[in-house]
Amino acid sequence: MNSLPATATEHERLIRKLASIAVLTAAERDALAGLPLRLRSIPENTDLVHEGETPSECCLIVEGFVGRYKLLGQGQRQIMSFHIPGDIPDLHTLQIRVMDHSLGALAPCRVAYIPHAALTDLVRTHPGLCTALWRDTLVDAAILREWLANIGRRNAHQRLAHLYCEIYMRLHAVGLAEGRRFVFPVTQAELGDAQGLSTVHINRVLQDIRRDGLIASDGTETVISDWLRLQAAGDFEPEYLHLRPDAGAEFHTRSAISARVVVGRASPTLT
Amino acid sequence: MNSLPATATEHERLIRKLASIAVLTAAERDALAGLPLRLRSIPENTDLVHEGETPSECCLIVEGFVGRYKLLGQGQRQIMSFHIPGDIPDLHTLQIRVMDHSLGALAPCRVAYIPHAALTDLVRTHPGLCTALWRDTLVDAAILREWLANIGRRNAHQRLAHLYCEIYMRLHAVGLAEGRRFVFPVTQAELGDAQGLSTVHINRVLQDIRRDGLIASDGTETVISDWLRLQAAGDFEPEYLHLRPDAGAEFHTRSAISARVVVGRASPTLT
DNA sequence: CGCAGATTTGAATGCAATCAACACTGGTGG
DNA sequence: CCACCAGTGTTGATTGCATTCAAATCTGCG
Repeated sequence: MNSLPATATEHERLIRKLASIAVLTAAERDALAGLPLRLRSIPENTDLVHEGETPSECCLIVEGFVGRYKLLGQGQRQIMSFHIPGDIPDLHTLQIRVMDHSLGALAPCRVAYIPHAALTDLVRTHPGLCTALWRDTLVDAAILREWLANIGRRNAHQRLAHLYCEIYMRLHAVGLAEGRRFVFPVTQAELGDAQGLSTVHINRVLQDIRRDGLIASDGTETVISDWLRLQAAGDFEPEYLHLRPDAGAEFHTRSAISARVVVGRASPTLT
Repeated sequence: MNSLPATATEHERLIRKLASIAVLTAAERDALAGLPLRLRSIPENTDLVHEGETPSECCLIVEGFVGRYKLLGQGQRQIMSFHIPGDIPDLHTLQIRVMDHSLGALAPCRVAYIPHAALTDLVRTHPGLCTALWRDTLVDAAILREWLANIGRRNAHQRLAHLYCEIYMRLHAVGLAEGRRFVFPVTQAELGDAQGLSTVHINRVLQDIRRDGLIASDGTETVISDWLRLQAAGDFEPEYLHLRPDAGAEFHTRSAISARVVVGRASPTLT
């Protein structure tokens, strides 16, 4: 149940994601599984949607990595969130038609487009899914708040450590991180635009963090070498992700939650 | 219609706010006007709700000023948003039970508590209000994104100019700013915690902005002396507030001309 | 008046940006 | 097959915006 490797279907990705933050009934899962999807492959560094548009579909990320960003007056870029498979980063267009930011593929992506009409039907016929989708946009906002605190009040080392904790936990919650390993295909320039730091400084701080033995990187994959120290370094407390206990309980270090049975065993070969 | 002075009732405040971002039918206004409210006065510097709680009511701000904040590990505070009369800053507790941040009164407030049960009834019987409330939380998130860009990529002068533009437009949209005057009862220390800057630096930058003739302050009220130059100084474009045209159309000056058609991506080095 | 909170000013320090090269990688085309 | 190129990562030197520390007003208020 915990491992849902790259073979998952598009609908499974979405269901898995929503199940990580809300309780879904069997009927609701079925309804989600019946959503009409239009699949597309998106090359790296191209926009899924951009600022000013009024899309009539939402993008479900099936594979890859997406960044939400704004371009500011002086040509600077601020990346405001990272999005992973299972996310619908423009779900808000159901209620706010015009995009006030852009969504770009940070890595080659497979995206499933869902017509707005299908989603509005869904929430009308399934109030529980209305709740779940609303909740999804609220978790998105909660993550945004944590990023704001991160950028506003933490130094570069803390920011990066915190970001790696978050990305790991989110990937883990949808079955995309096994054994504290995961792929995080984001360049240092993009990390800088996400953290409000320069590329050069990202590079130096990342070296520090690697040298301290908190994370390591073997080519395409990132490994968290010392989860507890990384959490401490990033002042990271995962409550803001609002994950359901069975998706994240093992990480709630502060609030004492009973140990859970680990289903997915440590597989020597990953992915 | 545009002026709704301090005499407005609690329900009118809420209706006025929602009408500034969504279309409300007569029936929906009536339903809102029938909401049960429990009124309370909150002294300055006390919390309405705080992190970790699971409230069973939402707070409608009727009068005063509220800040949403988190306390970080090293005793620092990050204020993540300001809230004004008409706002329901903890509306998200309808869907996410546990607060991941606190709400504090930055000025003496009058607050109307609305039971969750009344709100869930409301959205069940009035789908249009479900849409409006969902949309309200999404506008909240859009403002958060702009704050993130503000703190991440703008310098202190731009940040403060931008903030003053936003506060003015939001107050104006609910009838609380006449003639570019408004009360903004926030200390420089609080501004610093909101902008990720030190109190001392806020003080110096505010002096600059006043000296440049962008804003002025006569005791309790703030006046925007030069709206166009303040907008320019803050790189401010109001689309992200998602105000309905009759609430904010007069301000869409710059962006109406320079349509934001951004093709391609920001190259981090475009010298 | 006396006090606490808020604002203001000065001086020294520091974190991160900027500027400028250089190394490394994978992909492209001659 | 190799030269070339663009994107990415790395390093050094310098600059600057903002912080920190400290203390002096200013303000409202009991």
